[in-house]
Amino acid sequence: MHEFLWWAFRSKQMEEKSCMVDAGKRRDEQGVSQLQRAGKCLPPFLSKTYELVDRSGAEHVVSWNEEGTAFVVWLPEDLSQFLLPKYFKHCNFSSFIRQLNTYGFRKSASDRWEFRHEKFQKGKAHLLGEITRRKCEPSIYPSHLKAREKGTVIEDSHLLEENKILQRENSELLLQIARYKALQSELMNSLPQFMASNKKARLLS
Amino acid sequence: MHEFLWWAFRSKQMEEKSCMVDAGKRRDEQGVSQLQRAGKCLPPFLSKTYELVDRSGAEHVVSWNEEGTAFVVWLPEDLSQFLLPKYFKHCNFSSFIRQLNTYGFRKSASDRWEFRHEKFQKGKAHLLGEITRRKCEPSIYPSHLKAREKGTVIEDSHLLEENKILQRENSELLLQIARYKALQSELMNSLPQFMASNKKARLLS
DNA sequence: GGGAATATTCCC
DNA sequence: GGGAATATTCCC
Repeated sequence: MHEFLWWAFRSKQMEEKSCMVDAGKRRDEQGVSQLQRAGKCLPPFLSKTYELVDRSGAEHVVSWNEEGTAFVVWLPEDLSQFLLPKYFKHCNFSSFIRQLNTYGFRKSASDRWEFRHEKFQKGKAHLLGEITRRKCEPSIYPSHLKAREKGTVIEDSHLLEENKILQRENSELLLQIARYKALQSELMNSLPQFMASNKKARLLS
Repeated sequence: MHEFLWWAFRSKQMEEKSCMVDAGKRRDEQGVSQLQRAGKCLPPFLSKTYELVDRSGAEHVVSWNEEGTAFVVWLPEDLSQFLLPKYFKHCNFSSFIRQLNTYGFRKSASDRWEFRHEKFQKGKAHLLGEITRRKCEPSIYPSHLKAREKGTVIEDSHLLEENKILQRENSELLLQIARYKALQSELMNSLPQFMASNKKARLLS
């Protein structure tokens, strides 16, 4: 469905140079890209979402809340259909929410689509850089390992697979430890040096 | 740029119901989706790429090679601009190639854009299901595990034992890391304090 | 809400 | 070619 939309547009776009295209281009350049350029390497999702909320030109669809501490999607349908595709490669409200969650936004009201993130506030675009995307942390106990504990029989291949995963995790952990050790010894080495130079300074004074 | 295209189209699409749209929809339904429906849960990339090669209707842009054992992109520019966006959410030749590589396709000629995969051949769409997407394999494959796989049969109990050991090792390593982290932050916290007291000592002396 | 697979981009 | 980050989809 969405592929079709994208395709249909492209077909159309290629056989006619409409003025809409230029209008669109201008909008894009002074809109989304502006923040992007200013904000070093802000993830596109953040700059685009800020744009979307701050100047979609459709406050009846999405806007800041009264305090400017969160934003509210008043008309999810319209957001999906008209606004999302302006900024993203889809028109699904659920995909938008998935991204919000990935970046740590929370639904902050039960009776409306209000989303909040400490670093996402009206007039404070400079805070956006402090929003971090959640990584998929290496889980210590993968879900499929848990299953085994319930007592069912697992074949060799499964165990072998688990073994591999554990080995990988092990290597990764060892690497982390090595890094910590290096950092540690660096610190410990520089400390006496630092103290010595300090002592010297005192003696000289 | 691409976001803009997508957006511009959507804006346009919403204010006019062109017959192109319906044509596009029909094409999409009998094209891409057909294979998809037939082939259980074939990754979209494979069904779409097969479609693209097999019936893009632009053989001067992309087609099977003579034997039907590979496909050739004759006009990368045109593929990117006109065909890719029909099937995917982008118009980048490089993104297309990235996906081909992910699925194990190889460039099979040095003088033209010919790509090949054993299970991707003219008239053999039923083989597509055997193409697997490459996962990010662990680069370090423990040698002792390798040896055992090819060699003698090992019982569950062995693997289970090893698993337990690895799990224990893992926990131990995690604990070590936690200790390092604590020590680290302790050091980092006490450093400025230490400096301050040193300065004070100097002032008093 | 979020895990995980797939897709797209960016970069070496 | 492919690693890795981000985006989109699918599913629990």
